Amino acid sequence: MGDKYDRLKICNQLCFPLYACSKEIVKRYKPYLDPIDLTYTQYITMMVVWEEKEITVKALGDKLFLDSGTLTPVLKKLEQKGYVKRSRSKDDERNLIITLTKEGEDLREEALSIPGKMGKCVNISPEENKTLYELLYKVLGSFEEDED
Amino acid sequence: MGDKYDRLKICNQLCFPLYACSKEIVKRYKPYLDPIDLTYTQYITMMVVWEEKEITVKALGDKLFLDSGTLTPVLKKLEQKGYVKRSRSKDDERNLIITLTKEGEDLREEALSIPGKMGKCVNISPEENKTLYELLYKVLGSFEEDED
DNA sequence: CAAAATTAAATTGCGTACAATTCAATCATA
DNA sequence: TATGATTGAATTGTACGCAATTTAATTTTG
Repeated sequence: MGDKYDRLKICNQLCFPLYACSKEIVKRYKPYLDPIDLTYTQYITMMVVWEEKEITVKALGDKLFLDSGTLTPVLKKLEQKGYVKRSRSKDDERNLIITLTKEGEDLREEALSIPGKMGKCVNISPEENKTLYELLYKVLGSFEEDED
Repeated sequence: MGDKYDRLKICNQLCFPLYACSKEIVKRYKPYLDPIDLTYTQYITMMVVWEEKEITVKALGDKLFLDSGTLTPVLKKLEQKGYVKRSRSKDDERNLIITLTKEGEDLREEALSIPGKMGKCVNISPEENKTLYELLYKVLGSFEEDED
């Protein structure tokens, strides 16, 4: 009953629900991120800075799967808002070190309620959540393997 | 061993691997889409047009989870390349009808090999693929429910 | 040690995404 | 049936996201 074009149907793609789901979830962060004046990209960047306190743009990019073309303007914006400091490494002037400021530290408290609120917004069971999480990391992992 | 900030860790988010995975897969389409001069957004748009032959921008947006702000320039580009025609509906002048052209039809043949090539690039088993697919649509479905 | 290669950020240019607004067409209803 | 509400696209403005290039610092090697 299927013709040769079936595999080109949108409903037969894995990438499409991934793409759509990602966008829809990011969109749903907005109401929770607006009050603390962060975009989604700025939020995940702050998440890493909150954990590391100090990190290079390179390391940040590796963790977030983002390059300097994306990160440079994001980090300049975060510096402008006072949440991070940008300074060259003394060891190697090529490296830009991102440091968490006091204001950035304070913002962490305000962000603390966001994961819980978002969790409620994704209507799947804890087991399904875990399965989804693991499969996504499996795919991501398989990508990192075949990078020369 | 965990502190109150654990839930703000990037590794404890479901959204992050979703966001990263989506971007990485889209990036991996590029080598296959470049030869037929389509971007990923143009490709998924063409997928729907190939299936429907004729569809309004509204319906296209509902299927792709994209609004007119994104679709208008994409469709103008596809028209410019000769793959679709844009014309107002006679029934209701508010509706813009997207129609597949002969060139667009021909492009379908060239795109036929892409899903197979991409499939090989995602290193998970068919069962895992199915599970992932279903979970993603479950999340997407739960989003559509709570839209007023 | 000097030239060549590599590396990390920044820059440039293009194409999304999406919120918010505008505009024109159609619909609902008083 | 006039008019207020709704609808579908387009427009505007902001923020990514990434390929490709540039620049400066460091490392490799001849």
